[in-house]
Amino acid sequence: MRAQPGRSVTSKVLALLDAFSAASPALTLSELARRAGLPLPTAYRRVAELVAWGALERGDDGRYRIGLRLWEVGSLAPRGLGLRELALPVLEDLYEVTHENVQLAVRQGLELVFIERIAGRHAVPVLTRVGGRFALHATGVGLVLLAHAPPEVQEQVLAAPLERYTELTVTDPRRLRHCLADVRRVGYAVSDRQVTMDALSVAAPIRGPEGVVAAISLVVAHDRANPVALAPLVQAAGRVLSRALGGS
Amino acid sequence: MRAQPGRSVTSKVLALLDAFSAASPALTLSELARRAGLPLPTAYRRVAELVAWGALERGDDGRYRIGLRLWEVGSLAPRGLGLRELALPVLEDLYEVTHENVQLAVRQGLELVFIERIAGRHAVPVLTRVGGRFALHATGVGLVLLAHAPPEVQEQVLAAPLERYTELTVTDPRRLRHCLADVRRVGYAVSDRQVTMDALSVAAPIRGPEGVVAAISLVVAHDRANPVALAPLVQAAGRVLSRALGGS
DNA sequence: GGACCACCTTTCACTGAATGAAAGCCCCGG
DNA sequence: CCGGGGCTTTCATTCAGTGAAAGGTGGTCC
Repeated sequence: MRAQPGRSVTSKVLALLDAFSAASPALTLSELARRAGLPLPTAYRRVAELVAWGALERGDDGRYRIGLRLWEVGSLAPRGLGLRELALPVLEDLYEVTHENVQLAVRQGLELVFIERIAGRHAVPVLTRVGGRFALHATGVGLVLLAHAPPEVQEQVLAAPLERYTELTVTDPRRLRHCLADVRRVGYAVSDRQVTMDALSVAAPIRGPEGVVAAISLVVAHDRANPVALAPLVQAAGRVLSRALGGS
Repeated sequence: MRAQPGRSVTSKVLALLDAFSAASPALTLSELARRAGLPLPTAYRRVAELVAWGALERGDDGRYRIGLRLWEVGSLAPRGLGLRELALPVLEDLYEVTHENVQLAVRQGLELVFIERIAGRHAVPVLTRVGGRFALHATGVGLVLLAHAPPEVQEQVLAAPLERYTELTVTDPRRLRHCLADVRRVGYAVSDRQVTMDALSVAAPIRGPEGVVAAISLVVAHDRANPVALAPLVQAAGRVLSRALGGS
């Protein structure tokens, strides 16, 4: 056959972009084709067009990478660099005061995406990456975003198995439900060694006109931390940003 | 007719993404179709697929915006957030020392793209935007990037009319050629009121294994500035980053 | 040197995914 | 109630896209 019941061209293009990840930012054509589930000649043609436009770039090593043009377009995402640009001064203030890691994240489906991070040089190292994803049920920002997510999102997260990262990760849906209620009640979230045994994070919501749109957090070494003392700082930063976004 | 000699589907998808810009980050379907030069039903179908994947998002107002997913993918561009993450601590150091605007840019074709900016709160306001483009012949970073660009790029820029931004913008190709030679000789570039009459910028190259890959600059009020005093600071930052990238 | 291998690029005959005109919705304002 | 602007679906048609296969290209090993 010559043109089997295949997928749409658009889905193939998007599958090619999907093939890239933080772990593998540079791929050969064959790897790309395999990851996207496309025959080699098909991948070849689509990739050639993407390179011509600038969505992909071909390095001197012959491997393909995400192109600057795609970064440019992506930077127009209101919830990406847009939010980032607005929040950066506030994050910097918070960093100046605490000299700890500051993080900004939004919810995307059943996960969170880190929009910005200021990595304190003397602070506890964090594993996350700007542009990276993470589960909603363990981190401080995740708990805030989940606690204020639409009910159907909460139910979906609670229904699925909750991955365990440390012995303190809350994996029981009933306990998590109580935690989320606490987060809503006190107005901030504390994740104490629920992601790694080194670190603790304190997070507060950022509200837009339609509700919570993002969360901000401090990540500190768990033995140096006093969550109750940090919470007001994080909450204050959250409120400044909420006001800037027209939230409550 | 039903399927005229049209363009490739891929080019249509990319045209839709291209329709967005910093000036118009939210578009209705009709606007999108018009900007991309597509019939409405065609735009409708492609956009629906892009939304399903997350490349676009549809707001409560019915307008389409660039989606977070595209931002995520774009953040994998080695010359985008990749370079940014590496450079940020150095830019912050430079900001700490000077409390002036710090900018990081790379060349993309015959223009430059701003990768990062630390906007000093008490510094002269700059018009540029992270993710934004600008001509190569006027700014400090532009002069550095142009001076170290391949000869064919330089010739193309010099052959085209050079836009004038202020009365001090160099628009004569012969003079610009001399400026570029100076930049290469002294190892930094000064753009004195060539973009706006308020500001002056001092820029230095960042070298990777294959030559200059980016440029870093300070933008200061022209009446407060002493370019010769600032140059060593900017150059030092450039050298730190060059070393980190395996450049000279 | 030449046989092999891995990867990339082009060709070719074929066909179903994509097409745009047209008609149907839906909501708002007069 | 009608008109208009924007969005969505239908439908007959066809060309852009297809994948198998063959043709480079460059490197490694014997």
